[in-house]
Amino acid sequence: MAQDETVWVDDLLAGLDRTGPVPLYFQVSSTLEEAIRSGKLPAGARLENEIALGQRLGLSRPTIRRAIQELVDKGLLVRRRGIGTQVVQGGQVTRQVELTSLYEDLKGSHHEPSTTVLEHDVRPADETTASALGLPPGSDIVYLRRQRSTDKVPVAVLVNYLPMDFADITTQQLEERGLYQIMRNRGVTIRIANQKIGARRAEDDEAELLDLEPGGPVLTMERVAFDASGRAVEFGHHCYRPDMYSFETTLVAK
Amino acid sequence: MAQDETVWVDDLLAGLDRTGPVPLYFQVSSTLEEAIRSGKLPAGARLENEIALGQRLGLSRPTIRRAIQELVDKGLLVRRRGIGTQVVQGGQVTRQVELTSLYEDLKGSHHEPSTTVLEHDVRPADETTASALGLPPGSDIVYLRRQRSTDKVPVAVLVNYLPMDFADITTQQLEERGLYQIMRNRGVTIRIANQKIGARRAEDDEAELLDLEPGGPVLTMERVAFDASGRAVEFGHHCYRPDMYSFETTLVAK
DNA sequence: GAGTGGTCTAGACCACAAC
DNA sequence: TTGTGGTCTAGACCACTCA
Repeated sequence: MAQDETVWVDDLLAGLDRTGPVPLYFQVSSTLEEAIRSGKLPAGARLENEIALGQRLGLSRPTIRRAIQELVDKGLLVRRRGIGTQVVQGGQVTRQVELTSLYEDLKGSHHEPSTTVLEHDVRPADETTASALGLPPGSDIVYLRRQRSTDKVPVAVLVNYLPMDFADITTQQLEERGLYQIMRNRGVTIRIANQKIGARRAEDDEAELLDLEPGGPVLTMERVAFDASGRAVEFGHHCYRPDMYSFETTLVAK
Repeated sequence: MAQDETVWVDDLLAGLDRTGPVPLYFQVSSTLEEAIRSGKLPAGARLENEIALGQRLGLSRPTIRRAIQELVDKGLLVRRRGIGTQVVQGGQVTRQVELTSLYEDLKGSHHEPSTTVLEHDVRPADETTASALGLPPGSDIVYLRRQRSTDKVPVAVLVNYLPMDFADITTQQLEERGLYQIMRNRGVTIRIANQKIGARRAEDDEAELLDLEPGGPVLTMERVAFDASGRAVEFGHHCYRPDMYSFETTLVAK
């Protein structure tokens, strides 16, 4: 077991790049993460202590600590004072709920997502929407209603409200990419999002769009997203076919 | 605006306690958090830069950085290189989904939670449960089914499976406290949990217990929780009345 | 007592944004 | 050019766990 650790630590040492733009702590943490997910570092394996690890890699202790902390936050490692650092037990290596769109989620899981734009226009915001986006009531906003499918099976009905900066997004763009990717290409990066997940009965048109029995259950998500400057750039409320989609999270106590 | 900052920064300086067990970065971050949530630091307000803040408080830059980072992770502050640190815009100061039980959630929101234990026995684990808890198939486990209400309105039906360490928990204890609190009192602290949130139709007995129409929608959560050593200490699948409960999260891009 | 992680310091250089 | 946060170093002392 100690053997395994030594092996990949040497790999890691060989792979460190001090000239490139990638932070050292990130190089260490991502190599470690790969080793854990691949099983090279099995569940329960103990890491060397932080000082020794640092010396072996030619890094300072704070840098090593930061790398380890990243993985603790992801729920892959557990640290205990006086004991050491261990790989978490069990098969509980789920990926975090990322700040990505459904489109990227589906694409990442080897499915072929497709989008049908149902509605796409400019209209005055109602009170809820204006408040969520931090705009004066009645301001114009971009309204968007899409049906998202994977492998030709409908998964979700997505309703979004966007500030007028995005009025020139075309319907074609929306059918080819995820909303967040379109935004990123325009220099807008989502930084913070508040989500609320719930359930309710499907409306009649939703049931039809999702190929569900009328009044059947749907999973719902409401989200307000903010860019780096803290400006609200998206408000949406979506509903999902519960047999096709669910939300997975890893929580780590602080 | 610069006035406000100066004022509370001085308060903070006065309040720092270097003798006690509370880390300095935590004292700083929690004071800052209080100032933001109370509105003393309004949305959009810019903080002093990290060096100046450190000098004024008599702290090193890494300590200040750590304090600020805590609030960035909570979605209360936004940092931009070359620009500075600002309080996030809008009213989006939701609290994180904490690693707490429903009981504590409800109690924290000024309601009076109550619990009815419906079933409580020891039985062999089925395959799914044994695998989730990392036990050999057929091992004995503690089975638990509870109805949770708030202000006498039913909110959830909770089904839990626990390792045999917890076989001596009494039904009375379960009706008086949350499960996590009982575990904590026995020296077991939840450190990591994997959750999956979804929706489905209510079963007939669930509909009755939750006072719902038969076949109506319920919000579901499945969770496996691990203690500090990485051992699985709880597996559960719960269902919630969607008009009484939902899950709120703040996501922060890394 | 020996070993571990938890905290803290006092510097340094860099990349990026704004003027 | 100036100011900001992002990264990194090389130490230090402490609290906790275990033998």
